[in-house]
Amino acid sequence: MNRVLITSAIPYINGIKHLGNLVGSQLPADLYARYNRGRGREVMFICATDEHGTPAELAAAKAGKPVDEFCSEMHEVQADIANRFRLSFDNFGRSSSVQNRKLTQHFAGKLADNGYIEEVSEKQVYSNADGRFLPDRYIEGECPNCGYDGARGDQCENCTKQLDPTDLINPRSAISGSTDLEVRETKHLYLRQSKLKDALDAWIDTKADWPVLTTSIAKKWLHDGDGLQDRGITRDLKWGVPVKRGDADWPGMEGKVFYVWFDAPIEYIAATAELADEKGEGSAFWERWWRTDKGAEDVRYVQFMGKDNVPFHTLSFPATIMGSKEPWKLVDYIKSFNYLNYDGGQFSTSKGRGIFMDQALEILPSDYWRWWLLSHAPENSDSEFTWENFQVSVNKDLSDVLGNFVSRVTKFCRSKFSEDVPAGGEYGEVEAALIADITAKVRAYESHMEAMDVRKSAQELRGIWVAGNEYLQAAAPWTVYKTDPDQAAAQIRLALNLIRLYAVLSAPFIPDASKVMLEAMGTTDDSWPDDVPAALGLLKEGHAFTVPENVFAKISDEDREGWQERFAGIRD
RNA sequence: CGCGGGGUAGAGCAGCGGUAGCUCACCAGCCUCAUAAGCUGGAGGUCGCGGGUUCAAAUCCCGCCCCCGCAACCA
Repeated sequence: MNRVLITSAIPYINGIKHLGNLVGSQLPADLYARYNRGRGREVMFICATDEHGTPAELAAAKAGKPVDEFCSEMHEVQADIANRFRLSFDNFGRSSSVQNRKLTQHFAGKLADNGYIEEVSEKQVYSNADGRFLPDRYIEGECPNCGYDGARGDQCENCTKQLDPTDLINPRSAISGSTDLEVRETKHLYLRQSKLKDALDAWIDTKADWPVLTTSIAKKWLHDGDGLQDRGITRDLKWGVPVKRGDADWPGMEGKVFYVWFDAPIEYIAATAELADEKGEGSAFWERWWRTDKGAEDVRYVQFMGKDNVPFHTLSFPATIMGSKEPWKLVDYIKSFNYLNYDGGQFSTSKGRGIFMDQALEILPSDYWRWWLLSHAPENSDSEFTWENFQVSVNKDLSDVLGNFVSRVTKFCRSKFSEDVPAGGEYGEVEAALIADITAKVRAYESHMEAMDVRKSAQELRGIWVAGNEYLQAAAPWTVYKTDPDQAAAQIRLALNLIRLYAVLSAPFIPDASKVMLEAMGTTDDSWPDDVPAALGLLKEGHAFTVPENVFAKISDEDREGWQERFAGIRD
């Protein structure tokens, strides 16, 4: 496994994402990408903005901009924030790209050729005032069940009864409020997933190592009720990939576009192709990641996503690939996450509740957020963000355990010796014990990272930091120095090497701090410690270093209280 | 009987057949190099409730209660 393809669920374009979105896909994907690069593997890490669909059109209209312009701007905003969170995408693409348009049309054509597309006539609500068909959720009216007036066409929020838009009493457009609605006949393409049910089922059965969350959601959709249902993959919209059968027009489908959920996962492939084009490379550049007949058979493909995305990645997208009967790369492992809650409730994009990525970076550097979010990733159940927990965890782990270690070692050396790695003395039993301990812990850390056990990895890494403090306590160079300065020099030499080791191991979690630590140690050698004893002898006597200013400043009670108040309400 | 996830020390979590663990908070001690940081030890749990299987159950089975999410064209 020397080549790893990593994709993060692609964030929707209509706004800045909150920390719950971040921790469920992009951030753990970045952790894994950085780790694999650190191990010397070839990595392709792909993300993009998901730009099509009704919500994008409405958000653009609200902003008073043409939808393509709106998406371009929002893409730049999201790309900038991702960059500032140090999300190390090889490409952050756009689902509205030419490459995606072509691939999406190509897949649809192949699916049709192979008998996996069906044309279905159906009735949908059309709003004359809005000049468009309305998705169920954009129709409001009085609930026939409980009388609640704000019921939506898909479900009544008040009594939770599932509805059909035609059930509503006095229906109106949620967009304009117009009651000038009519039911119109319209023709759409359906992906015949039901024909692939057995193949999908058998495929999922081979994935015994996947998280329960992933397989249980997939199984539920496969077996619940009438089993896997066919799915409409076209819409009566303007903004999207025009429906075509490969390069050819699709009679009867004029003016329609593919449904976002059809083209969004294909963007994973397209974004890699976008990168090839940007680099002026040919198709071989991206096909070796995506075509098993063109070099991708030895690629390990891992996807990261929140639980709400699982059905599309375990069923719809694989159905698209299988149905094409072409040798596209299927996912090897799906890492899914539960939800992160905010202070007793859900983060909510639509309600503006919680902390959004841009706001987070306004108040603290990305490493603080990365550490907390990853070390509390909602892997086994939903988890919760509270300001108290955030303050305590970050202060303890980053400032006290790691930052202070760097500080005490470098400052001691500067005051007793100099800002060079001191010469003299030899490693003894205590040092041998430490090296053995660190070696075991590094191996454990690696195996947790390989397994994508995010919280366990964070715990193990913290344990490695703690081991340094334990060593200092046991060795007590400040005491040894009084009687045997050479021995103290050897101890500090080891401790300085620990700082470099910590920088390398910690980089996937806290890349900026790692960089600061490496720079302070005056080295650019960030090679992975396959040989821990050797790695701990890398900085030799006389090697110059500097004392970094507080690697992690603490979060004060005043800060925390201020933020708590600032983020208690709803974003404007 | 809709489906799934979860209910383990004050808080947040791990363990998932063999004498109940981790982090934080709390108490005591040690160190004094360091970001009032570090290290060691301690107190604290009838592992949601009730049955059952077993030499042995937090861990397997049955029933019940509670919390969260999902319930397919909203991404």
